[in-house]
This record gives sequence, C-alpha cells and structure tokens, in this order.
Amino acid sequence: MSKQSPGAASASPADPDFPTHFDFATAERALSDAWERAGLFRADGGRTTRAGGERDPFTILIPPPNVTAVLHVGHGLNNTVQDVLVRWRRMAGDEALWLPGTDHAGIATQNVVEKLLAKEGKTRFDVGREAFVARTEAFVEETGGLILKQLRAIGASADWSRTAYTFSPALSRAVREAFVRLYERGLVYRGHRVIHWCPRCLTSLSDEEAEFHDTEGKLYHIRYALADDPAQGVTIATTRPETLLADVAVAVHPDDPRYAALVGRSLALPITGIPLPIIADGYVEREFGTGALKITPAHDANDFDVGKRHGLAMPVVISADGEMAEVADAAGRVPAELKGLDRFEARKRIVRQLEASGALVKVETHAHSVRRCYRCDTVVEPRLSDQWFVRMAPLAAPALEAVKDGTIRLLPEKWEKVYINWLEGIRDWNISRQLWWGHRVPVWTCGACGHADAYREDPKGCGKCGSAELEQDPDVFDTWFSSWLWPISTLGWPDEEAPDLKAFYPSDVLVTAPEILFFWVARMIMSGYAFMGRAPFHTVYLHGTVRDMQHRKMSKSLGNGIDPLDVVDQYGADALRWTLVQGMGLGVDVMLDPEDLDKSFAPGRNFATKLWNIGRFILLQVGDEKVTPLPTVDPAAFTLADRWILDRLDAAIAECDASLGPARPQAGRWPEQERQVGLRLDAYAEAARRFVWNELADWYVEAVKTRLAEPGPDREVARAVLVHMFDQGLRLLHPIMPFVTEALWQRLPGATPGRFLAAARWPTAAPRAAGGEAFEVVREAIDAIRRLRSEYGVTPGQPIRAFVAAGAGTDGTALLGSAALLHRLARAEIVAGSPPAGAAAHAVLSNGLELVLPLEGMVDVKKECARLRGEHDNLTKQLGALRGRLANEKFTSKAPAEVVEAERAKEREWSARVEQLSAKVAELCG
RNA sequence: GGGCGAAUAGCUCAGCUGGUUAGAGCACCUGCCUUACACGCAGGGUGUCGGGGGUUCGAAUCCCUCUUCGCCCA
Repeated sequence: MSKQSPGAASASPADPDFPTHFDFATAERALSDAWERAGLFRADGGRTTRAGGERDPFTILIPPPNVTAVLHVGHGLNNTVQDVLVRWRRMAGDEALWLPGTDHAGIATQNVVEKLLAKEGKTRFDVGREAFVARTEAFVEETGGLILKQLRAIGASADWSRTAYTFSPALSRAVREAFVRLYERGLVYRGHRVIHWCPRCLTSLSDEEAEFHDTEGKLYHIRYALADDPAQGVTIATTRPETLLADVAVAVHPDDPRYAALVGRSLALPITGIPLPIIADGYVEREFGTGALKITPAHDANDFDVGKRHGLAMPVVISADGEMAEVADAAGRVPAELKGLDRFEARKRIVRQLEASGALVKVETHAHSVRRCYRCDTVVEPRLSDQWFVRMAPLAAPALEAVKDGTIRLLPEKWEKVYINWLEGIRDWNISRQLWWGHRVPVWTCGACGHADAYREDPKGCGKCGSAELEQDPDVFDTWFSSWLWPISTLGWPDEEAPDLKAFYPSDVLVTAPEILFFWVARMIMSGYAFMGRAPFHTVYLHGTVRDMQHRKMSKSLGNGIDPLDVVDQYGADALRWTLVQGMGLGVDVMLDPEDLDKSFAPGRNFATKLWNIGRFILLQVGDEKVTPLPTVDPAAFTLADRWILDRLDAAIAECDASLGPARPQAGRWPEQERQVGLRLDAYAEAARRFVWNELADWYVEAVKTRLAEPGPDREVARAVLVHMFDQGLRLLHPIMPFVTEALWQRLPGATPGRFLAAARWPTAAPRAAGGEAFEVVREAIDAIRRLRSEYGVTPGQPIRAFVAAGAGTDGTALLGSAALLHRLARAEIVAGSPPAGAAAHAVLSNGLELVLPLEGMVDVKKECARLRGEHDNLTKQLGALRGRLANEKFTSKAPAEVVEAERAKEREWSARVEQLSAKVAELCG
C-alpha cells in the first residue's frame, strides 16, 4: 500500500504498489486461500435462531453435480447464482450455509466405467458385480472431487467441511430408511407392467428419464387378412412394424361403423399367420391412421392397458439387448431368419417381407415423438417387466398444496403452472434400475417360505420363518431416489435430532434449471413432506439456459461450449460472474458467444478494471492517515455533491435490496403480492454498477478532485465521504465480484489484517443530509453545456463562458457556487449577469434557469434558431396533447385525482418552458 | 393431441396492479490520450411496442383473434 503524505499524493501511472490493472490471476488464488483459512464460509448451527442463537439461518443446498462431471458454463451459471445469494445473506447477518456435494449418478457413472473397461476389451459381466462396483468406487475416489475444486476457482463460498455425497454411508442409510418407511406405509409396490427400457444401458428408466425427441418417422399401413376369408381384411397403421410379431389382437372403436361387422372375427397375422381377434375398445382413435389398431401388450404401454382389459396374452419378442427373440409367451412367434436381429434391422427385413407378400399397403412419412434414453440417447424400448414403483398420488398431494397456497414459490411464475399441471396428472415412479452402481434395493426373498420383505439392516434370517436361505433383490435404486432426499439426508436425516437438521432445515432457496423440475425439485418437495412433515425450501429459483448466439444450447456434441476455467484464466472469475449475473433476467436464457469470448466477457473485465482504477485514484489520493468516520462528520459541513452522493447511495442500497429480497417469507408463507418479488439479479447488478460507475466515479469523484488538493477541514470531509462511498459500493458489488472488491477493500485506510469484506456487513440505507437535489441542477447545467459544445463542435480545448440569467422565481446560487466543478467538467466559466450581444447558444434548464453561451464565430444564428424552434415545436406538440386531455371532462372526472393533478403540474411546467423558448426564438430570430 | 409461455431499439431484455415525452445493458456513429482508468472520457436513440379487432376518457400494459417462435406433458 502507498504511504504518501496527502500533499504529495499523486497517482503516478508507474506506482509500483498500484498497477493500472488488477492482477486477478494472483489475487484470486491468494484470496480463495485466505477466505478458506479464515473459515468464513463454515456455518455454525448453534448461532441460528432455531438453536437459540441470534441469527436467521439461510441455507442453500447445491444441486449436486454428477460425481463424474467436469465444470461447464451451465454449472458456472447455476453456482454463481447460489454464491451471489449466499454471500449477500452472509453479509446481511444471516448464518449462511451453502452445502456442497456430488451425486453418484448411477447410469452416468456406470457408463463411464464401462467405457474404461471396454478399452481393455472387457464388459462388466467379465469382471463381475463385486469387482465392478469396487472399480467404480476407486474411480470416484480418484476423480470425484474435481468439479468441487473447480467451483472454488469461480469463487464459490460453500461450506466445504460439509461436502456431501449421495453414495456415502450416511446418505445411503437415508435412502434405505426412506425406502423401508415407504414400504411399511404401503407406498412402494412391485409392479408388472410395460416400462421404458434402454437396451444399451440394460436398465429400466423412469418416465422422466425417457425423453421425447421429435422425429420424422414412417407410418406403415399393413393389411391383415381375415383368417377365414383372405379376400377381406383390415388395414392397420403402425410406426413400429417389427412389433407385429407380438400382436395379439386388432382393436377398433366400438362406435366405428366401418368395422362394426368385423368385431369378433379373426385375422391372420402377416408373416406368421397367427390368428388375432378383432376387438372393440374405446381407447382407439378413429381419426388416426385407418382407425384400426394393432395390439401389442408387451411392447406398448397403452396396448398393455388394452390387453389387461381384454385378458389378452402378452408375448415378449424383443430381448433386453434389443434383438428379436422369443423371450416370454412367444413360442413360434419369431421366424428363424429374424431371430437375433437388432430391432431396427428386423424392421427393415419385415417391411421387405410385407412388401413381397403384398401386405404392405402404403408407407407415409409421419412426424412423431420417440423416447430416447436421457443418458445415452438410445431409442427406448417399451418392455414388459417387474419393477419397484412408488405410489405418487399420496406424496404429491401436500407438494401440490404447498405451491398452491404459497408455502413454496416457484420463479418465474410460469413454472408454478407447469408444476401444478404435472402433479395433478402424476404417475407412479419406477425406482428400480437394473444397474450395479447404486443403492441396492433392500428387499430379501426367502427361499424357504417365499416371504419377501424390506429390511433396515441386512437380515440374518427370514423375518417370517427364520430361514437363512435369503436372496436380495439384484436391482438398485434410481439415482433420483437418493437425490430426492438431498435436503434432509445432507443435514443428518434420518437422525431427527441431528444438529444441522434442526438448525438448517428447512432450507431457503433452491437454485436449479427447469429441466429437473420433475426429476428432482418436485420429488424433493414430496420427500420433505413425507419424511419431515414440511417443505424443504420456500423458494425455487429456476434459471435459464446458457446458449450460443444461434440460441442453441451449449453442448459437447455441438462443440459450442465455453469452458468457464478458460474464461477465468483469460478474464478473471469476477468477469465470468459479472457476465452471467448481469445477463440473467429472471428465467431468461443467457446468450454467450463461444466464437468470440471477448464479446461476452470483456465488459466484465472492463468493469473490474474500472473498479480497480476508481480504487486506485481514491486510495492514492486519500492516503493512509486516519479518515473521519462518516457518522461523526457534522452534516452542516457537507457540500451539495456530498449530499447528492449520500442520497444516491441510499437509493442504490434500496434498489439492490428491492431487487434481491425479501430473503424469506415473513409468516412462513408467501403473501400473494410477494410471490414473484425479488431474485432479480440483473437488476441488482445494474443498480450497484450504476452507483459505483455512473454516480460515484463519473460525478462524485470528479466533484471531489479539487477539494482533495487543498489541505483543510473540507478535505477531511471529502475524504470521509469518498472512503465511505467506495467502501459501501464495494460491499454492494462483493457478492457478484468477490475478488476485486475484496482486494480493494483490504487496501482501504483502516483495513486490518484478518478482516474480510466477505464477512463485512451489507449496507443499510441511512439518510443523513438533505439538499442533495440541488446538485441535480449543476449536473443538468454541465450536461447542457457539454451538449451545446458537441452540437457546435467547440472542442474541449476552447474555453467558453456561460451566463446564468435567472428567470422569475429561479435561483442560480447552486450553479454559481459550483463554479469550480463547472469549470472542470464542462470547461466553462460560470458568470452571473447579462451576456454580451452577439451570437450565442442557449439552454433552458428544467427549473427555469437560462444559460447563455456566447459563441461568436462558432454559432450560426440560423442553426441556433432552428434548434430552439425544434425544441419549442416538439414541446408545444406534447403540451397540446396534454391540454387536450385536461380539457376532456371525462378524463378529469373519471381519472384518479392524483393522476389529474400530476398532469396539471406537468402542464404548468411545460407551459412555462414553452413560453421561455418562444421568447428566446422571438428575441433571436425576429 | 393437452398445457404453459413469449413476440418492445441491430442483439439480450425491463416496463404488463391501465395514465412516463416508451427505457437499460451491449452493439453502433462522432469527438477526445481532460493530473485513476483508451479495458477509458464526452456527445448521439437508431422504435407503426408482431398483425387485426374490442373494452376504456386513456392500451406496450386488459379481452378476443390471427401469425411466428419456445418450453413442458402425452
């Protein structure tokens, strides 16, 4: 830090202690370490009001990234939002906990390890279940913490001492307890039905994991002949001809006259000739295709329902690997030449056979949605099998009510409707997966008596007959069956006395992407009610997606991603965070340009540099010696500019608070008018930026320069105000740009080692001196003079004079008293009295003050006349409309009184101004 | 097929409990190395608020409709 005396203080560009640019690479690492060593982000449950302490708890639980994940810009966005919120609340005095962790990610992690094995030419079946799981554990051990390390590089202020992992012993215990409780309550059951099967991952998937993709497919019209009269037949339409081998009926609508006579008769299935009854079922859509539907109960969920209604057989003809085979109840259904063929290969083959036999009537292109595995993109095969299901309706009821009654709010609002719509049509959740990496289903079946039961501890003998001949269910749980417990398991559940659970549950804000609203958010709400009896959080903030300039999602496969760590290297973490926060309207997608990082991130870096240079100027000018604390400065000593910047600070604080908060609902439930208020991070960023840059730096710092040069009491006032303003500005910006603000704050006069901005108090508005508005007149005058200079091409080098001619009832003191400032900022000498004759430029300020700038030789009278006339005419037009409104009796009688009064006031102001302008025009232009 | 949402400056968006001379940031144009900052300073708005209709004294804002786009679900 500089040790210069006040008189000698001058910001030399070569000052070795204070370069002109912020060295973010060095500073970020040092500050991260310092914060962590100081333990600033470690939360203490004992200090919360829930544990008898003084502080409100504020908890954010990280959406746990996959343990195999590498930080991408989507994580950057998600975690920056969380960090901004948690830093804000920490500064505001809450006991803030941001709890980090990772998800074991069953399918994803298993896939990664299987790929590693494949490189060795092995499959998981070669190594066996136990060895495979051990190998995966070792892999996770080695690489699992990577993304959490990367989060530190973007400034994440999480409590690393509480890092959680869904597959840890503690969280695994929670999963098991949750399952057993649901089992005991009759909320889980074993179901035999058609589920989504991924033939590549070899597991079932939940409805949410089987994603729809719009596809240009084909609709095959195939003629099934009547068994006893091949001249007659029924044509069906299908997108999946390979499944016809498992057809057991053809269904028509009971009221369809076209087929009424055929119901009850029998068709011959093409290729195999197996007889199929024609049945009537209201499920059939008469308008779709031919109105006749082939029924394949084992390979279509809707057909399954039809099959059950009509007591039909359910042959399975596609194997787990997606190959044609006589899997179950299908003897004689798959011809030898099709056996072992991949399902898509079989489709082609069957179509050729149908074509050859004349059964293929026509093929149409057909746009439809095909489900694909969300992890590997393989087309999902609907397949009949046994799975564990959670009965969702009872769990959904309180979760639905919570959003409807405002216990939980979702932002942006539109998601509340989507959420309600989904929950009202909730379907049971398939939670079993035929994987090896995951929490094993804790159900054992007795070989002796056949009794199956769920056990909290691994059983030694059958709970019914005591036999030791027990076999555990081979399946594991859906990863989301552990993730849905995240808000309770990370805090210690099922130990209901766990201190963290008592202090930090329920949490506050959940920050995530809308994609996992159903996967995760809704289910967490359900588990919160099911196991804790209350909602896990009061606010769900659903942010947008990071996209490229063509509005495409950033993805590895498109190669349009941005590595946040590259951005950190090139522009600094603050720049990355600034760009993300500033660009993030509520629920709005963030557009970034992967082709041109500068376009996206230079503004953030520029702002950090600006901040640095504001600090550089202030700190080098103010020097090191003691600065009077602002509250002890006599308000009478404040100048106009001091009063003004004090006002601006209060306004900025109010605006930041209003944009971010309220932090929590006051009475445990969001009132209607607050349900969508707050979390406007972009508005907060802009308010803080405007204060520091456009008000503090552009005006106040300029206004104060001359005062700093002269030792004396006014210099001390200026130092006090300046340091206070900068300190407060740094606090407002710290949650967004933690590094550069901390680095500057540590250099403030009076800074002590071991005290951090990260732990400093969030500003509160404290109006202390009236009269700030008078400075607006000065600003307006400077603006007007600058505009006239620009208009007439008067370069900054040319000195000019500005005569203040006070009109009736106006006061020029503020201007005359600010002569030094006008000189600095407008390069004009302010003069009272009448201007000399000759060409001049004119300005009328809003309070009626007139400025006259004699510009002999530079002002063209004709141009000045035209300019003033234009201004006059424009305002006259506006005034005309205004008067018309006021003359309208319907307006004055029907509009609210305050609206009418505001219009009248406007009318008075504009009339006066128009008069002034027309007098000017008359005087100048004849 | 069902549900939800969006369309405002070149771009991304705010304004939507009806009343402003329609705003912000970025981009763009012009002039400046003015005792911190050219990653800067100063000046400049570049718009039939998607089309049409309606309610109202008054519509970017409320209602209907059309067009286009997006998301969720089946």
